[in-house]
Amino acid sequence: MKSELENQIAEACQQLFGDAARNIEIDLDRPEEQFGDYATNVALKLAKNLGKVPREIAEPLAVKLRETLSRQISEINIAGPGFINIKLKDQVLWEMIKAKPAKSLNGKKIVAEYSDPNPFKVLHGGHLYTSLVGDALANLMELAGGVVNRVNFGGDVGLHVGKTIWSIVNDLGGEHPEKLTQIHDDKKLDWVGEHYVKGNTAYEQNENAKTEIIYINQRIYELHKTNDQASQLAKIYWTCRQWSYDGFEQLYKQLEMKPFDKYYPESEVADLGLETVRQHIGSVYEKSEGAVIYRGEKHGLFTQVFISSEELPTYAAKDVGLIFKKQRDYSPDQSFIITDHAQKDHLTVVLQSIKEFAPELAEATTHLSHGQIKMTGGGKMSSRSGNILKATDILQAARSASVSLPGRESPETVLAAVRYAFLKNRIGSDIIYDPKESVSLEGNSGPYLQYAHARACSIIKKASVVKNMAGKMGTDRIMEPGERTLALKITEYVEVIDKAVIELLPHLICTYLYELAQDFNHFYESNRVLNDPRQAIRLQLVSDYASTLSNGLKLLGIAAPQQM
RNA sequence: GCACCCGUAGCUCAGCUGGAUAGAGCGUUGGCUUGCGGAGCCAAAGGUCGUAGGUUCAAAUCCUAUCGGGUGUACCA
Repeated sequence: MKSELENQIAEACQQLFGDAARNIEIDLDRPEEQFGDYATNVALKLAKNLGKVPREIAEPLAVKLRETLSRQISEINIAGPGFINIKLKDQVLWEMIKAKPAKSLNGKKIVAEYSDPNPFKVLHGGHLYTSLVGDALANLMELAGGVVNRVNFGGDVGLHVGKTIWSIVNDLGGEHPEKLTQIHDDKKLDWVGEHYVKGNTAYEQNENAKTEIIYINQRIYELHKTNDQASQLAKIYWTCRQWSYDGFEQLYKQLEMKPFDKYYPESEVADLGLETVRQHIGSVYEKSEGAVIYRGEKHGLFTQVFISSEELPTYAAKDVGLIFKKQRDYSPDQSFIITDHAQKDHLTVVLQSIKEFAPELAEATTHLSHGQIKMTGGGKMSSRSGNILKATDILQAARSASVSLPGRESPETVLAAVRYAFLKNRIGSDIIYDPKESVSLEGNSGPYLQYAHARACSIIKKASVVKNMAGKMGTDRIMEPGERTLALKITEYVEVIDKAVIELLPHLICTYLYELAQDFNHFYESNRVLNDPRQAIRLQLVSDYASTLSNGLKLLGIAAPQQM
């Protein structure tokens, strides 16, 4: 409906003002309720081209629109400096409520890579954020008709693994995999994570340790090459690796994320990356000080090492391998990599280098970056120093906060609190995580939305129990002001979703759903539904509202229970 | 040093393809008569939109400079 109106307005402008209005874009937006349902500022925009006062343009335009849009529109006014405010007929609102979001990505093959935790390291708050944002973005693209493959990338080889394994071997008093059985199930992940921190400290402070770690790192690459499952070191490696992957799976399950279609361990893309980079030494990459590098300076970036002087691929070469591997596996129309903002420059360099020999692939790959999770009171998170906020800590904080409210500790509510807290901010800036506040169940929160849904469902349920309560709506279905406000807000849903898809901004949905729930709560206070003469219309609205809210929440990965 | 991101109420954030009195939540203060779930609703107080210029009929929004914070910047990911 919105774009239909926009087109009609554009046409009217051209008819009235000719070429001056040819390239003008019509933006209908949702003004404050006092002004109307939609508003446009075309008259203000055209004023300059036409050398007229905005109102001189708005007036004939309004007259024209009253004719051409007589079916849809009940009122058109000019207000303020020259805004044209439009009020729709109630029947049109009822039609709009039934509209579905656009299939703007219909049939497009899309790969979404996100979460990307590293085995042998802790899965921290940043990974949790990436996971939830990625899940929501993938849902959005799927809703718009995209064929989305969700993939997950992680470093199961590389120096960080060397550090962890080195420390583990030290702790076990040598390469004694049999001693791993002493580690309790609940402790495994933390134990491995702690060894990364210890290994890293040793690497930085102790030359001997550093040498040993570099050697272990090489042995681990070797172990992949020879498919060694049997040596003592291999047993330690594969066991701990599996612990990590099991831990990831368990967490994703808890988060109720849609399952990943594929995991790409670095070990599976390292060779492809190495090979690809080597093929373009001389033309794209170059040798320098024993390493293979790409000079990003020519594009205002920086030099990045792709292959180290130990002949091992760095994460840059692995990313090259990954990008090509995803291409081979899925040949997507569009490939998204969703990570922390800290990866931005690195990926820009990687993509810039690929652009030189595979421009289409580089063009089809988009990096979406988000901010970081920080604790209140500052303090930087670093998995190297061990000063980190683990994903499980956040979930645990959410759980304990909600347990303090009797009878409200359901997993659905806790998850809603966390997911919503992470998604409601615009992607891009950092999130300040306050365990207490972010998990609070009041105000602009996931549980507030769930509650606002459950209340509506409760009304619907009561109405369905008593058969004769349905009543009739009457054919005109004219709404009272309180009803109309809610109806109008419901019609905004498809517009918000469409915008969120185009701009890839899930928080727009959060903002909208919160406003929608507020409008419903407001409606609820002053409009009796059951046993009211207007029951039929109101019940219809409540039901449309509930399904709209539920659909929106599900997109965000938040359950919409009928009762809480 | 260079590059990128951020700076809106006490706190956490919307608003940023320029437009009508800058909006929420938390917190504070004061209300909500037996009614569909009070995890709710209403109201009040609280803002030189970091600062200074510029473009414009119109700037939180665009441009420039500047200050403050963050991230990245050759062999970690």
